[in-house]
Amino acid sequence: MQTQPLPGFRDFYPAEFAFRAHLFETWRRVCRRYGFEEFDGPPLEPLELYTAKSGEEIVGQLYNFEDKGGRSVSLRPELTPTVARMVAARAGGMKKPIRWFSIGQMFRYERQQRGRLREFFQLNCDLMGEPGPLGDAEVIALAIDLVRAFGLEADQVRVRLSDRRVLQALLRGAGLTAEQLPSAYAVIDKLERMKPEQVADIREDRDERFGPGVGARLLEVAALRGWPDVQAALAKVEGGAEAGAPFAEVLKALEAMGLAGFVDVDLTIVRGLAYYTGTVFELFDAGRSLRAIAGGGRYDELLKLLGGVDLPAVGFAIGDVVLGELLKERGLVPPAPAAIEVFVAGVTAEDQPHVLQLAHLLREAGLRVEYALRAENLGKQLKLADTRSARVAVVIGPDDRARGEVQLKDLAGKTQRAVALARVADDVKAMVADG
RNA sequence: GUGGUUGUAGCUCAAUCGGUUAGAGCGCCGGACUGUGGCUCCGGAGGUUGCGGGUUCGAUCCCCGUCAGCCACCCCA
Repeated sequence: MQTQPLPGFRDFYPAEFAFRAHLFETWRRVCRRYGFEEFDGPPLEPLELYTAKSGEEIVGQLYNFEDKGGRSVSLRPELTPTVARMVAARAGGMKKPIRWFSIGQMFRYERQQRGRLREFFQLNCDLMGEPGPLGDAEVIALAIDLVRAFGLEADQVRVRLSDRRVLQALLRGAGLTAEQLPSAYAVIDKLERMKPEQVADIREDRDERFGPGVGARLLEVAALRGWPDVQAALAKVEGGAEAGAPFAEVLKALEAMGLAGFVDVDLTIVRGLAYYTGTVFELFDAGRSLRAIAGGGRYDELLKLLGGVDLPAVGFAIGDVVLGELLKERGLVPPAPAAIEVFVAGVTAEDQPHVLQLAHLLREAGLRVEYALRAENLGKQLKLADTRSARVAVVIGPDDRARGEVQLKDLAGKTQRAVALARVADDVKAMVADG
């Protein structure tokens, strides 16, 4: 029997679980500040829910199998199809815009690497039913505040922001046909990882996918950085101003929220080739040594494709793996909370029933309590209390009992005082609340 | 799926040119310590050196395979 989990899967021992809980609790808190409601769907879905959106090739990356009823099913690799399915089923009855978030475990059958496992948790946020740019800005702001809540600021994390409508207008202006656009997106997406020779091939017309001079102009578009340069380029192409209008509104809104300092306008953010129709963004650590922390954008056609309901939508996902690595790297992991607040210790074996009674009384009062499960000398019991990071120790011995009292120890302050038995719960609560 | 690289105790690491019983720190368990914790001291448990094969008188060390981790590619919803 091996003690290791399957490749790409993780065990969460208490320390790791505490960190995971910290991520989830922070995510929930911030999402609720934006009025987003939590939901969840099944971890197992019909296989076709994914092949319909991504094609048969996706099956190679899925944990799919046939269930005992002969159905082709898959563990979920992402949440968007489930969202689309659920929203489509009840879209008519829901007030728009719909603000939903979910935290769930996803599964992808891929070779694991740093920041990429076969099992991971993802926060998925979607705003549905709003086509305007303030919806985009709302979602981008949420993504930024989600990482800010962990202590990451603009010097440590960057949003790279693009817009498919802007990119398309500029590429058409550069002489690309509608048919060449997918190839162009693929090139732009890969540009950073390409070898210099490959880039030269495109610049010097050795790439047969593009016409004479087109490759070089494509690279010029990809090299644009910052809104002023993008805006200037848009002014020179037909329909450019109209194509750039929503993007300008998004930037203006983020500026008004005071979050513009996080944003880099960068048209090389393409995000796959899939279903994005407008704004596209990714969050990265400022040093760019890790994979993307989060990614998303506007996908106005997807809900119609998957669920048959015509709703514009904008959303993103953020995973626990890359964000977790960044937080560890930056020393932003909070200490795990203590398991108990109070330790009850008895001096002699005769005190044991009183320890049990007192411990239960304190538990009834809502306190987190532990005591020694067998008779041990007091020093040893206090050592355990200390290891457990208890705030308070309650010591009860024959002399105390004779007086109807117990000793209350402040374990951090090294102070101790006698307290009447009847007052123990209240006094301990007060000490714990002082924190 | 392809290529490269690394695997020694729960964790971090050591072990001479291939040499005889694989060590240390931390952690864990017990004791010093039967009315007071963090310190200290003493003792103990814990290893198929990832696994399998080969070379050798002898392998943690060299070779092959395999599994796992890491890195790059593919992919990245």
